[in-house]
Amino acid sequence: MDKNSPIEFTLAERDASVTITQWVYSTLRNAVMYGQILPGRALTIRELAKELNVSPMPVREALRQLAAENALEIKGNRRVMVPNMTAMKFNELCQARMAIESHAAERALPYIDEARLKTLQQIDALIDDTQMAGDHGPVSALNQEFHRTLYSANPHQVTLPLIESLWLQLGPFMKLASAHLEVSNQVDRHTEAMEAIEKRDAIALQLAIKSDIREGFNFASTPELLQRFIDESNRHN
Amino acid sequence: MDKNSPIEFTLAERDASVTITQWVYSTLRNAVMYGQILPGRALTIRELAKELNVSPMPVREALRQLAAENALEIKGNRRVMVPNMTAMKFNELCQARMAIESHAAERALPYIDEARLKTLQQIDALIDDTQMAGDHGPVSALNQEFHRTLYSANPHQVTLPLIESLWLQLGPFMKLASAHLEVSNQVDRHTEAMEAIEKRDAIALQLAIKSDIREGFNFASTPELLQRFIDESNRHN
DNA sequence: TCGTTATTTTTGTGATCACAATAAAAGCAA
DNA sequence: TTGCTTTTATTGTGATCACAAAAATAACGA
Repeated sequence: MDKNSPIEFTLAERDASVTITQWVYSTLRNAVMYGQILPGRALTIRELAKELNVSPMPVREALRQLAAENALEIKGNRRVMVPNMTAMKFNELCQARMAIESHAAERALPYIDEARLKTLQQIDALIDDTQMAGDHGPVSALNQEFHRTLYSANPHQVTLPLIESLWLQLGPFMKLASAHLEVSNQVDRHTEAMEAIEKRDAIALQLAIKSDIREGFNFASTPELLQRFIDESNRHN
Repeated sequence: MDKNSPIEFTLAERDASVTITQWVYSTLRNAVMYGQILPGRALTIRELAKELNVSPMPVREALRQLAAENALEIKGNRRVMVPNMTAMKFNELCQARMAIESHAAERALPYIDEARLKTLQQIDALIDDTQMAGDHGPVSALNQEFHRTLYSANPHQVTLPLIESLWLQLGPFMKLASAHLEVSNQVDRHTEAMEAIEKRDAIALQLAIKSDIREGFNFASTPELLQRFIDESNRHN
């Protein structure tokens, strides 16, 4: 509940064509997504405004938008915080990801052409390289880009915003997941997915996506391990 | 793009315990959900503020929140409007509903106790009565309540906000759907769902939910019929 | 020392204003 | 009338301020 722990933002350059509110939004979004703001941390408008060198107004709007996406939680006392994780909620989020993303993949399959498949291969290669180099930071972002590229092949896509909301809620844990990817992903599910795409095999594609998601989180394979990570993230209450 | 068509809101009493922003939000949300604002209609902050007798500030926040839920669309020129529907998008929304809601139902099943089942039965009975009376207005809201009651049995539920986002996007069409319910729903899928719950049969429950959703929209069973309804809704551009 | 009350500070909310960008209207030439 | 330019009006954005509610702190009594 206190706010002793300082927040470190990766402050991007603010493009002139982008409104301040949008800039604040994406800054805060990244902070949540990559675990720079710890669950339970109380956020105040004025504090963030001061930290980001803007007036309180854009911060207000950005916070409300993130709350609407379930990235932040507005408590009864109108305080805003990053929601705490529980083992059960974590499980629900993973199950929801598997259900929705496999559906999104299936609906995208008919629209994936040569060019997009090539893009997917490039992203996957980049992930492998980055992982080899032991650089775990960008892996989680690249992994998201792989999935996003896949689903957005469908030009009438409606589930991507919902999926991104789930990613956002799992945010802090994605970071942990990517650090453990090299151990868990003996089988490259991305390759499996791309093979399924080439064969136009919807079932195989869904299976590959589900496996990829499940194995991405099997650093929490036992309830004990999971609880350890949750405690680690929720420490700041 | 013009704004000649007036907007009629059902103005609820504003409880003192609720902030103005929240009141504006739910007013606008209802207007979108029940098709009181037609797709393509341009919305301006000041116009709505005047209409609702509040300052522009709460309207700004409510609009941004609704946009984050994909109920409204912020165009490049920063204008806000209700998104237009297309046949393909409509189809994607229905498919998404079936995938996500059947998943939510499955995850809720273990948590449904006697009391909740009774509540479901009561809502279903109310739907039947209302339909008999030929009163199509509240049917769509009651139908939503049935689904919401079902999914929210799961105390760790994370998909309900996503589902509500889909409902919101289908909003104007739900109204049409409820008007055609009596014709299409020869088989009461709600009863099927409740029987599946009693038997703890997850597969049967998912099937019932999927059928319920599909049949709820089979007023658009042929592409021609669907296009007619879409044109009817998008007329105001 | 600890629990309770009173005071001070901080916070979210909502209103108002200034400004630049956009859209609408008017003016004008063909 | 039609197409283009200029002018005017409207709009979203962002800053600042007032206020009531809530939280943090101080004061006080056991």
